[in-house]
Amino acid sequence: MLKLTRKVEYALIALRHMQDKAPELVSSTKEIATQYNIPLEILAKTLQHLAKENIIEPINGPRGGYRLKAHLDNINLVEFFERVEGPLGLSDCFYDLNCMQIDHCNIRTPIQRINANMINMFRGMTVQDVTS
Amino acid sequence: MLKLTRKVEYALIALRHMQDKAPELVSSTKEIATQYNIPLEILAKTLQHLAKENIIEPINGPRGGYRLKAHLDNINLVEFFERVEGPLGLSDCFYDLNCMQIDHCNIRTPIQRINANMINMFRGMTVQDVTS
DNA sequence: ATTATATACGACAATAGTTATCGGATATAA
DNA sequence: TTATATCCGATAACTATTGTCGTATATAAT
Repeated sequence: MLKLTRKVEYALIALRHMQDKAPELVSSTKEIATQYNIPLEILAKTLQHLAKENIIEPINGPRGGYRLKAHLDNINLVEFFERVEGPLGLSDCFYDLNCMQIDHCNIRTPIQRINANMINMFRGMTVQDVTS
Repeated sequence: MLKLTRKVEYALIALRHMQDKAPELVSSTKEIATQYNIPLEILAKTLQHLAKENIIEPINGPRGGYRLKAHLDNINLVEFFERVEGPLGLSDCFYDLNCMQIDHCNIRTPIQRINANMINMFRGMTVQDVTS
């Protein structure tokens, strides 16, 4: 409960790794996977995803890899989590109207309040806060 | 990602239900399960758990059920989540030292910082805040 | 006492979301 | 031309969550 996914963790690890280098240098999937003991294929997918989101830039071919494209201090954690994992919410009932309790639920409003608190907290931090 | 479990949701729904009644009245599992469309057996287990945690008091036999025992405004959400679901944390790496990245991880400290923020936020709310 | 209704609880099954693997394609520097 | 890298769909394995079943125990009402 209330966990980050590995995909998010791997993404953050990779971003921090890139941030630790001079901006023009590239980091390959293999390099990162090896250094941090992350399954290669999973990390590959994660980085492809970040590239599609224009957060990193892919360089094809030998000696290729990725380097940062976006400014990490412009991306707050809510935005980041949603770009990597989709909609955020303590409960699915905010975007899934199929909830069985929908007509009866007595905690919908208070859960939304807690949810708002959580979202606000994450919105107050940027990816940069995690990668530095 | 970052979801509450149904167990926690069911527990909160049940507690709010009990709170809406006069304190001496009992609520049976069946009554609550029916009213909120919750699977009976799951709710039963959840309520047994809350009873073991001394949050509610069981009344056996026909016309039995449960009623509130603890003061809900004395239980903050971190304590509640942990009593219902166990240790809380954005990542398992805080209490599981088997993490493969343990020796290499470059985001351990920042994740702990975010985690502390989240915990503090939940500690600032009580169960009562959700059930009223 | 008997019966009906309630909680108590272990063992197990199903489901869903997450995590990981496989196979093959495309791009490009050397 | 070759080696090394990204790209990407399909699918398999794993894990945690969610739900079911069977049976035991307690007790109020009759």
